[in-house]
Amino acid sequence: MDRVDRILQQWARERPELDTRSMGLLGRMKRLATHLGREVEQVLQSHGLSSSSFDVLATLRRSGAPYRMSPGDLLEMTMVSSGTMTNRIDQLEKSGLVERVINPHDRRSVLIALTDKGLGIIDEAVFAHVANQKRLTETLDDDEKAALDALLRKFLAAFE
Amino acid sequence: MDRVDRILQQWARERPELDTRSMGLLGRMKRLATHLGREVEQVLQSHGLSSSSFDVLATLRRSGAPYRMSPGDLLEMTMVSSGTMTNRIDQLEKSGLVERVINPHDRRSVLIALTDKGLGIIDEAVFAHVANQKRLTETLDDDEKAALDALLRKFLAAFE
DNA sequence: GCGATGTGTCTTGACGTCAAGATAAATCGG
DNA sequence: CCGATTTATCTTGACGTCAAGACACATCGC
Repeated sequence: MDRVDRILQQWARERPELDTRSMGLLGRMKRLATHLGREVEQVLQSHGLSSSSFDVLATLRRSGAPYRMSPGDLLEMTMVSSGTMTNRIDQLEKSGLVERVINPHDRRSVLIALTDKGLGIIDEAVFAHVANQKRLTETLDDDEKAALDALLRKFLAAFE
Repeated sequence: MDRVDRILQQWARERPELDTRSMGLLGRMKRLATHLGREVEQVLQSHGLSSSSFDVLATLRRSGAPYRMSPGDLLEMTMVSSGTMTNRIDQLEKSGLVERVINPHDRRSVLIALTDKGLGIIDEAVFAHVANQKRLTETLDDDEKAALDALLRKFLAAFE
């Protein structure tokens, strides 16, 4: 009997004709995602990053040397709008973690390049981040993690 | 091989020592929550609501007649800060869906009351909302939904 | 070549959110 | 009773986000 169960119970009393069978599942997913996001944010904050800026730096880092991508490619990886991406890049550029360099092959566009400072910070932050992710999933044993991952994979496939 | 798998693959190439076993699970959860949130938002928008305002109205509605709660109680149900709740109430009050009435038992506080208009809107919106939730979970069969719900319940219990 | 169309990026304006602190009223201790 | 403390709500300021559109350059068709 968790908080979500109590919500379903209230609906059953007030609007008994509602088919709330999916509501519990989606409600738990939303609450869990909120909790997890806040936990993740806290660890990144101790490295001077938000999960927004972390996403951009991590995307550049894992693309491999020379750690350069166009804003458009970054956009595609991160599920945000173009305006949001401009904001994120502006902020990272001000902090000296990335820089805009001209794209020799297409003068309409720029390339976002990780600086040495940015590379150092993301390499430290991602190490702490994966340790934190491991901690956050500790309540599930290996079989449960595998089962959950498989279900989420199937569910997610419906949207991407 | 979905988008999350590709991310893990990149990390394995660039930073093979990283233990990314939890990263896939949490990444899928985050992406899924984002997709689901956007889908939910679209349906609510067609009733003139955001998921923020829907949350408040739904919380009042399922509390039962006379559909009144203090801002503090609403806060507790919705995982947001007090400033956010004030904003939401302000906006709903401007739209005439709730009103602030004095609390006869505690003059420090107010009660947020659903108006007739608010009651009508939330009753329609929640009906469309549950139908939408049902649609969004259609890719999973009943057993899968039950298994996923059980795993999410256990996972969520670690945080609330 | 060159005008029309397409593409990549940035700007603008409106929201939603949080943290921290301000304000007002109830309650507690003596 | 009355000052001190606690509690409930709201205010402020800073961010992050999106949708829609502006702008600059590339490319296509003639």
